[in-house]
Amino acid sequence: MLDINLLKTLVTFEECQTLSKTAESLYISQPALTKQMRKLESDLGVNLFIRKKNHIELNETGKFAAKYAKRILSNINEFQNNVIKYEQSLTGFSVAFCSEIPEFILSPIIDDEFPNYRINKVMDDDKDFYNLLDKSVHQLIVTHIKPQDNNKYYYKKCGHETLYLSVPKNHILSQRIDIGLKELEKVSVLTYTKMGFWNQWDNIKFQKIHHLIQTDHSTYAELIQTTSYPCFITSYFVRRGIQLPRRIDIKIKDSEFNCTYYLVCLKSDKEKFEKIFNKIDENTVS
Amino acid sequence: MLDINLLKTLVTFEECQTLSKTAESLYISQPALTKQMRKLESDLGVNLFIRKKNHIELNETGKFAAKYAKRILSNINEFQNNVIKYEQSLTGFSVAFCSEIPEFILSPIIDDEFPNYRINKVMDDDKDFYNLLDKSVHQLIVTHIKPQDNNKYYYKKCGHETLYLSVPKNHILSQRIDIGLKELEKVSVLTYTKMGFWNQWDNIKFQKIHHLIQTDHSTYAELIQTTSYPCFITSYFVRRGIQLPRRIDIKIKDSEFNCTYYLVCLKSDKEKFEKIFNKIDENTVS
DNA sequence: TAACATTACGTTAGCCGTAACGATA
DNA sequence: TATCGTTACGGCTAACGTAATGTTA
Repeated sequence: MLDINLLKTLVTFEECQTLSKTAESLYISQPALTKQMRKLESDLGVNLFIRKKNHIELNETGKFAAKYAKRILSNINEFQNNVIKYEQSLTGFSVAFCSEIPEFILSPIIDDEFPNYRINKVMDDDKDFYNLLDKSVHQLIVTHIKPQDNNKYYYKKCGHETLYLSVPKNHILSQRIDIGLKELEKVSVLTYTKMGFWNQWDNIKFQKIHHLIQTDHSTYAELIQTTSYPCFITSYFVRRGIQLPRRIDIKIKDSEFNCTYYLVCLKSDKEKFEKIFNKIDENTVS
Repeated sequence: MLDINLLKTLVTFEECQTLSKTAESLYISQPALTKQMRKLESDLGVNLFIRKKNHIELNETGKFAAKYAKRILSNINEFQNNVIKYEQSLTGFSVAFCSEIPEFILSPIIDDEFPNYRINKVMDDDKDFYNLLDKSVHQLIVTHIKPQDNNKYYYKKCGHETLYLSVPKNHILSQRIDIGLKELEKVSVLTYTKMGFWNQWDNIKFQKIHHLIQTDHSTYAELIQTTSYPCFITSYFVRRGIQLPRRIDIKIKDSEFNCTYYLVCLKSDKEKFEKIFNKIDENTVS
């Protein structure tokens, strides 16, 4: 059976052009290389080189074989990686959430169904979630972006959520029932960074707000208590009557902040995750 | 670098189910196998087997790897075959002709353009020519069937030819200028076997002729001289005024026997054969 | 006890490196 | 004469086979 090392050597030779440079690059001696290349030729039953007394170069067949060998090597590399990936997929998987509440609600459901699995959880903006799903970085995503390709993905609605603005009772906006984001232009708002997709930095209306950015959660919480700056809160808390002390919640009218959540996996993983899909419905996260 | 032999062993084990049968199949000892499989696992960094005291079987990852390995092995096999094919394609190629006259006329043109090549020439019915072109059995074909897929093939008209029936001057049909094949039902005709596609055995009108089949050319030629059976001849001879002695040529009207020839190669070989295509036109064979 | 996998150990084939040689620019 | 490829040869690693051991149906 053909020795893959010889293919590797052939590919390296194509890059290095001379045996001595190839030998240096592969950390072996020139005589070893001479013999490797002769062996490859005899194994394949084909001449690959044009040999002169102190010069050697690939002939047409050699060039063809070198390019082809490169593909073969990358196939073998893929094989190794995919076997490892497959093995890991049997004992664990990765889930990405687009915001806090879906993570808070769905996380224990997933844990319950896969008690012996290593489950990696990530909370992030969901712009790239489908890409990351395709690349097997995550096997399960919770996103507010509806899947486009029904042949590729399996999904189910798993809830909805609306953004509210929380203002002190004596704030100028406190009489309002709802508000458009446009009206918040230049208004100072305490904005916590770890809000997943809610932080829509590419939304111009959102950009025009004067964000007082908070990266530390305890600082953020304290500022909400001690200042009268508005902050964001979602329907999850409103629906449960959980209000920040001395504050009123005003619904944000813009549709971008009134979203439906989808639990999505690749169709090929449908059976694997079916028990999770069976446990949820469109009101699970709400 | 991963040893391909170990993949071969893995695939064989999947087929044989036990190490002892695998060992027998591969002509090596069981202990060697045990070690090979352990090495494969350590090379990949993954467990592939469920081991009990006197039993071993593939786990999920092992099954996945075995199927994947099969593909890798066939890739490597293809690699070897294709390198050899490529090498051969550099020093020679194979041409198939659908009948005698195209071979007679085009053959020297091809020889002239590729003086240092091994050129294999075949004359045959052209039913399968496109298939044989796809499979690289031939690199160039001359056929009367126009190529369908213009993205795949490169071609040029290279001539046309019509079939005639040659009858003695005193024959009952000798006053006719042309004739339909239907009228030859049950007529006895001397038919030489090596006429390429002209022998249309799947054509019912052709089948109904009473063929006096001739496999040997000199016998065929003698019978034409000494008997008054009609025989077939083509426009090539008629056009040149070459007549069989004491015979008259009658044109066959059916369109199946009035054909255009095409010289065809794969589009990927276009450059290689371009000089031949430049030497011919639609009247070269006629 | 027959069939199977594994462990232990001595043997050997094959590949590598060092050294020496030959050709070229 | 410096660089490059090839040949010759001795040493070592890695994989094999034989023999022995342990387990199960």
